Amino acid sequence: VHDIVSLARTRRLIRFDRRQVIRNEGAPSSLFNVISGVVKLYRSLSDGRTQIVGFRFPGEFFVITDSDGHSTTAEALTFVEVCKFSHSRLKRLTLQFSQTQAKLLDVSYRQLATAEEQILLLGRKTASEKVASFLLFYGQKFDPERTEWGLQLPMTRAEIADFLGLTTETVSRALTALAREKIIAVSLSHTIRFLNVDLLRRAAGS
Amino acid sequence: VHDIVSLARTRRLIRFDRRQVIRNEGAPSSLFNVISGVVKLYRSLSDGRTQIVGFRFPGEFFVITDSDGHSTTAEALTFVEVCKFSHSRLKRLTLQFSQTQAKLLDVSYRQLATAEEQILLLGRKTASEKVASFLLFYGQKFDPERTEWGLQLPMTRAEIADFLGLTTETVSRALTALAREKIIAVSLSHTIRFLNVDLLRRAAGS
DNA sequence: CGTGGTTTTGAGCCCGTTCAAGTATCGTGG
DNA sequence: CCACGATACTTGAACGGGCTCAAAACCACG
Repeated sequence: VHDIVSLARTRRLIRFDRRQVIRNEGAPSSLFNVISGVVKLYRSLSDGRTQIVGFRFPGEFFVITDSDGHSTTAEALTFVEVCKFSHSRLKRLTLQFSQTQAKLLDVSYRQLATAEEQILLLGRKTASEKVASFLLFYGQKFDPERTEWGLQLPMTRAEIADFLGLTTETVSRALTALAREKIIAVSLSHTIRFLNVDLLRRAAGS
Repeated sequence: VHDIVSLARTRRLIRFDRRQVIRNEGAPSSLFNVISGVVKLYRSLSDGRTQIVGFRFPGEFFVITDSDGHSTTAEALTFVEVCKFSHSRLKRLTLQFSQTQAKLLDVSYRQLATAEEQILLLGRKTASEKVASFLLFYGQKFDPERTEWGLQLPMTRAEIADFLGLTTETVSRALTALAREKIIAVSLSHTIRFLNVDLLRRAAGS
């Protein structure tokens, strides 16, 4: 997808502050490419229960369909820059660059695979396995060397809980348990360092 | 996707009996189209815990990648006929029929949306809401008129449980509870009739 | 009619939630 | 730069939904 990414860089960026909802004004559905920052995608039940269905990191894609009948909402987790491709513009692009569509298909299959991994996690893992899996998943998004130094979590405990199908309290307890076992170290609540990746993998069940 | 479906019909079908695993001999990854029967897709943890990540009904597609490092397995739920498109053949097809790729992309976005709905269900719904949601989901796959008569579930209670992240006992209890409230009627364990769709929707939380 | 697998039902337990209080952290204005 | 309030995080105690274990009922095959 390098061609579409490089194209995205040349286009005008849309910026969002933390907690701003990324809406899809007008167009029936649009494809977004994250340039910088982190986006959370979530769905909710009518009584307010919320489930985060995925995060999107720089370089990744997400689709927003504007049918506001209980579909997915996108919200900026940090300050975010995205590039928007409306359905019509995307159509024009794919006619120009024949490779693009194949690459988008590939991206979407990979997203399907991570969604399936999330389904396995939610359906069959225990609370501590979920938290350990989340840390590994998040750590994987960055260079392995930065992992040694400690990585910054841009999301709150409540958001981690909404991602893992738990409560904030349970997430907090699981993290302190991992810290007590010297598997991770937590500083200032949002900086986490992996002390023993093998044990963390063990704890994740995988 | 009608062009590829109609093409599939003209090709040689591969048949599987119930409980047979649909493997991907040789090719690195293949696209399958279900012609008849129902397929279950599942992932497992090393200790045997299993989660069904989706069902595929006639006309629907699924991808199998042959990297046997904890990826998705496909298994026939009933007698099944599928048509297989290897990666190479698919490439040739998309060059011939330019529309095909766009349609596959559309299919995959829809699958992503149902995967997200499943994530919401697993993360945030109660056991009875899960079971009610499952019945509605399954009923939707067939003509509304057949729903009135009673629909046949091709899967066991254990498989429903593995789909909903529950145990067989809990699924059984939720079904008898729904039957006690006259929302559904169960005959011979596998035939289910909807007596009150509105109440069933209410019970699903949605 | 017996046998094996599936489903139902019951009783007790445990993991994760709920409710509640206390502590840390951050942003803001004095 | 510090004091303050608001938000986020942690910790504890008790509850309960769904699990586990166990047994009975049901059904599909020979």
